[in-house]
Amino acid sequence: MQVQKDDVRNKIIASATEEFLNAGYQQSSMRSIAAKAGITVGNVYAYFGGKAALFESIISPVWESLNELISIQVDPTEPITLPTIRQITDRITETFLENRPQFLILMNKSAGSPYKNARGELSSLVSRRLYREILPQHDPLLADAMAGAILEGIFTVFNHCGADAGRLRTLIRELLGMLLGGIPCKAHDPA
Amino acid sequence: MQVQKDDVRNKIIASATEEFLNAGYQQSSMRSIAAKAGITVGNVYAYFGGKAALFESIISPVWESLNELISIQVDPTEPITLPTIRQITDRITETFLENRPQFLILMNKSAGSPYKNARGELSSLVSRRLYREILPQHDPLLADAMAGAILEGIFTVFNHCGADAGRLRTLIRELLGMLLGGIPCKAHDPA
Amino acid sequence: MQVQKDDVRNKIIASATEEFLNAGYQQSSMRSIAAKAGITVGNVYAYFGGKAALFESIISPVWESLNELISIQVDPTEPITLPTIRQITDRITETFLENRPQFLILMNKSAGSPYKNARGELSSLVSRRLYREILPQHDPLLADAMAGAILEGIFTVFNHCGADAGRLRTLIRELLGMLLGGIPCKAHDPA
Amino acid sequence: MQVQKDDVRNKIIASATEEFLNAGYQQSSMRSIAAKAGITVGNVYAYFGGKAALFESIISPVWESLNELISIQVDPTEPITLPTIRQITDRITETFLENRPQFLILMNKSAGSPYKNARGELSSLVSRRLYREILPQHDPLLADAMAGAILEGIFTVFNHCGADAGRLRTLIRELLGMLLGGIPCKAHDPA
DNA sequence: AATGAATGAGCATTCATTCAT
DNA sequence: GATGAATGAATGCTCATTCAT
Repeated sequence: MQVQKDDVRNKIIASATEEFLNAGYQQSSMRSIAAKAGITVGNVYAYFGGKAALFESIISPVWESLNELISIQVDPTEPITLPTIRQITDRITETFLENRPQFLILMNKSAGSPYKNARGELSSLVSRRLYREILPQHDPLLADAMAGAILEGIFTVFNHCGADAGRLRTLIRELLGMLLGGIPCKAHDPA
Repeated sequence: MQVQKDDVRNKIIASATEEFLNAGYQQSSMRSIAAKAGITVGNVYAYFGGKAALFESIISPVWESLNELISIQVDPTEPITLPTIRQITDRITETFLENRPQFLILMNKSAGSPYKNARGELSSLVSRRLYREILPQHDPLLADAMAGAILEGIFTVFNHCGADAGRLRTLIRELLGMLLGGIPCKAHDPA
Repeated sequence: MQVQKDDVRNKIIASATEEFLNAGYQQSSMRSIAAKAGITVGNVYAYFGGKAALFESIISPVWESLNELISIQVDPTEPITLPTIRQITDRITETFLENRPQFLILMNKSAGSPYKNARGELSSLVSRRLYREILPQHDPLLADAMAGAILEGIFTVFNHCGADAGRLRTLIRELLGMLLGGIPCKAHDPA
Repeated sequence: MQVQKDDVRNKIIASATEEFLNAGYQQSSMRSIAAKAGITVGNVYAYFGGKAALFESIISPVWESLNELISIQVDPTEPITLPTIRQITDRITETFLENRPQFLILMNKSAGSPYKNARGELSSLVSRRLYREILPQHDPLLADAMAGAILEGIFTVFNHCGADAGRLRTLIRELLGMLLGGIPCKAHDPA
């Protein structure tokens, strides 16, 4: 006993992150997280209050970071000099680069968890921005669809791009150029 | 007998479809599927081998239909007169219109089932096509990202657009115009 | 399988009643109830929704019966021709004779269950009656103490008196004669 | 060292007494006892062998005191000049006044502990005394019932009467006057 | 063909207790 | 003497699946 406390904590976090990323929140079991970490179930509960709390410990930094983005309220009377889509996606990209697996779990594997709506909220944000800045004359559902498309495109790069942050940023830039290039709108600067 | 049997079979299928669409594969329970169908659990197993087989029975027609799309191997020496992206998305749209709930289940609610990779495979198909026809000079991962974006955009429309097929087709057309509009490629016809 | 459903149900009820009576609600385990009944845990849940529901199934008849007693509201302006203490204890006695183990569980072994206050409520009823009819000039706490004493005395007889209902009724009568005999009150008829 | 040790010991005792009184033996947890005492779980085990031993440390003084009462064997040939019921209840009252929480724990919160039968044994003592002195011509079970009633009445006063020892003694006296007043026996002095 | 009782392995969680430090 | 990390068995409960009828 009496292994370094941080060591065990880190082993649990690592094991749980792996499990959540592979299987998703719902399908991950505390038993197998504990086993993979090389400790007993009870001990996981000594470090984290439970499955939800363990998930939150892993996910909350990313969530906080994204929440700042989501909670920025746009003043509807202001001109559209506020963060553009590209600024939002840049911020998302940086958040991902700082917490890769956590970000992917939050966006793709949080079904059944208290964070299950995270992706939807982020998508709503992008959709509202798109609608105000780019597509006001269109069906709002089109903005939703564009927002979903943009996020999915980005997340696909996130999922499959390796450790090379430069390549990743380039890909995201190219991707957005394509995705937003077809939007007939003066507000968009393809440069 | 045969008539009776089909009746029961259809009731199970209807009940399970509803359940899978609402709760997803993993969270659906055989008990409540049977209850909703008005028959007993054991009898569901008499008609379908189990949860996975029941899911397959519901999903396979859509899956087969999409598989035709997927299994078409593009001869690399042929000119690019093969189905273009727009043809693929049209086909996807028609498949959806013919089998709405099944399609949505397959694409959005199959986590944990044997079909969990269906969406990924469809995305791969679109990606390969995009790569050959439109983006050969780019990073293949960019094609993956574009494919993911296109599918997510389409599925968002599928998910939220009501019964009006005309509006749906219009939205999909507009969406693709935007998504593909930024692609610097002679193959794309933005009209 | 396919034993008589009622047979199994009865075996569970018998096993649970024995367990609750021996160990109390809190200390009884669904596992051991199932084992004692000769079936598996899961099957107990097929018959009863859970531990609390199983307990309720056993206890509710007695509880309903006592509740009628408890819920009778005394009109404060009426003369005290309403059920006297002796009428209440008679009713309690009859309820016990109809459901012996259930009654004892409800009164002595319900700690931790949804019925944990049953004895207290019954005691309150007796106390209020005592206060109105017999002891209005005394400290209300004295009425509480008398009520507790009377009930405990009765329950002691219930606990240790065998199957002879005649002896039991005689004992209760004698007991009440003693317990209420010292009360200096015209309302009491020791005959 | 010794001073320090007693300090810690006392803190544990105080914390555990509070916990046992609030939650009962079974529902009290070593973790929260240790936490409330401001020390670690392991250290509780250094001072007390375990939950049962800790409970015993708290309860044994009261228990010893009551045991003296219980262990006095009545010589059947002696005349009944031995402690009368009233003497016993006086002794019980004094024991309670000297160790209020411990007494209440022993009598009302010891379910599941090694002392779970304490109340029953005390009740037996009172019953035997009652039988010899007052009720020899009756059913012994009647003496048991009277003993239970007397104790419950007293304990109800103990539980709900505040810090005023005078009021408490008065209430107990009045209560016993009532409870024993109906006993047709020369040994009883209703004054 | 149909029933639904029964199984048994699984789940998240709790907690008295131990023991290396 | 003191720590608190670690254990492991227990708890209530769920559910896909089986099979005697």
